[in-house]
Amino acid sequence: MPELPEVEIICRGLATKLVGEPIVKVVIHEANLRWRVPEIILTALPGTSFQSITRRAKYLLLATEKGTAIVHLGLTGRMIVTKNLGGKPSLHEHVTINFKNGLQLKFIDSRKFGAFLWTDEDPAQHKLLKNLGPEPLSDEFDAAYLYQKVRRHKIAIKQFLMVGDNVAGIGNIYASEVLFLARLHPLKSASELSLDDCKLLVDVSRKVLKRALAKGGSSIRDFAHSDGSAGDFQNCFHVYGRTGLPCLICKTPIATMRLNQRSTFYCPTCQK
DNA sequence: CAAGACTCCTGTCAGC
DNA sequence: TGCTGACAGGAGTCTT
Repeated sequence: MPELPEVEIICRGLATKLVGEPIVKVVIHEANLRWRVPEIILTALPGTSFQSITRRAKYLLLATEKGTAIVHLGLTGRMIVTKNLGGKPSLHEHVTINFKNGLQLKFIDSRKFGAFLWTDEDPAQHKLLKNLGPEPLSDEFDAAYLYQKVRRHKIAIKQFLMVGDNVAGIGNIYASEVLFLARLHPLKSASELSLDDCKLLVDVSRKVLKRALAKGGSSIRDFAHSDGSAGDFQNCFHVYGRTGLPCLICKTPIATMRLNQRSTFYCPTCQK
């Protein structure tokens, strides 16, 4: 399931292939997603092109001079660029954007947790985006920021990391990974973190996300690059999905628990 | 206001 | 072999 590194990789792939390419036709095959796909894209997009394709948290922003498509991949969403060979749309293909050069962009989402929205205003002011916390790879996300933020929250640090208002783009997988590397127990109350803990969390978050980016993201279940290929970071997990396997540091079997309906992986010895 | 529960959905897999 | 049910999970929204 795509988290920040995966969305960033898709974003870069799309930007390389599609920015500046004239759009000729848009088809909505199945408007039912988390919210209905707005019909305005049928008329707003043709005749324009994407001026930029960027990312904010796990949202993709495809900007034209008329407005911006805001796309969230949810759990199973894919953005695939292929040659237009005609024929029937793929299974669970929701939106197809056809370009003058013969390429197509397909938004495919089997579980329909994703979203394909439109705004003709500043996307940063969109209600889904305006309250998001800093990007974890930006300078804004530092120990001082994190420390003043955690002090106000008593929830478990893992849950805290997964709330986009606190820090953008960290999901279930990377939350477990980051906490393992920071040696912090997932149930530890956010408000109990010291400034040093925060500094460490910032450092390891950056490190994990950068390594995942370098490895092409994590392909488990549904993630694929914009050309359909897979990432490699799933082979580098320290704890995620490793229940019962020995901790890479101390050999204690990795434990699992449910936290806020999410599977959570940790080393009972290393993480305090 | 904070925090927890609930909700959307379908593919996959374990168990019988 | 085929059915059933549990599980996967981002994040908005509703409830406490």
